[in-house]
Amino acid sequence: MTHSPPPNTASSDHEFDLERDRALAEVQAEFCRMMGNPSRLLILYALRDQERCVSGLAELLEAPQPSVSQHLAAMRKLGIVQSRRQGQRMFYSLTDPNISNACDMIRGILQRNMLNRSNLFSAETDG
Amino acid sequence: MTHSPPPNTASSDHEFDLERDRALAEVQAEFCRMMGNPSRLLILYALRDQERCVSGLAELLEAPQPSVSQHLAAMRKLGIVQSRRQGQRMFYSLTDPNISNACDMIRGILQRNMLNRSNLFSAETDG
DNA sequence: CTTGCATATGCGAATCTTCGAATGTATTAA
DNA sequence: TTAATACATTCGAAGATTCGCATATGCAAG
Repeated sequence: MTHSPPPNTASSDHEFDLERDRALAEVQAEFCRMMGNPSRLLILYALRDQERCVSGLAELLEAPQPSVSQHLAAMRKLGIVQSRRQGQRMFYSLTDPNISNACDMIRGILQRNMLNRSNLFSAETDG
Repeated sequence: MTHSPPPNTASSDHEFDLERDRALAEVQAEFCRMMGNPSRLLILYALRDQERCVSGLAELLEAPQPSVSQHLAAMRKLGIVQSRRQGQRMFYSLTDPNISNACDMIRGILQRNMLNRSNLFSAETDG
């Protein structure tokens, strides 16, 4: 506990370090962009606790099948979902339940904040 | 466990309900799009445990001031950050620490998954 | 008033995203 | 083989985003 801290390049774990953070920010931005689409979020919600086939998702989201398929392909490319073929059907599921949890967490925050204000958060320091 | 399930409109809290989920997905997508930019994520990281002024952020991110200011304005508009003037300087801070936590959570997941694979997650069901 | 510093805003071009329509591919059944 | 079903892919146009640059505004000190 009393061992000396890293000498000069302070990168404890919670300090800002441009070099280190840039790469990760890039990846996270890519993930966020992927989730920055309502349809893809709905897919995420829909797959939260069960796998579903493409046509099932299309029906659930009331969206055209090619559209759903496109979104799934994009999410699959990033490894957010995985697929499994059963006969003619492709069943998709989430790769990592933690993702779902993290997104639920954000969702919860936004939901709570939405009740209070017209905007996302408590916005605006002042007028 | 044997009480009857909700009659027709099943909206427990973890079930998919298009009507209910669409609005929230819209808001969450907007938030994700906002965070779908590396510079803005870096700003988020930088503000995690301290407020900073615009020029301070610009220097930290090695980015031009107008760019940082633009990003901050956008984030402010969504209520992700708030500002406080002190003399000539504008100090920005996070509105809601929960946001930071949630983003850290995602960041952690991605970081862990990045170590294992070339892509974000364990991707690809099969070849 | 002016000067200087800190921040904000407007604009435009390059780039990326989205979404529908059409088409292609894989699987099953006959 | 053909036909039907389920899914994937391609393409293009409309729209959104990004980023630099120039400039405007706001504040402090003369």
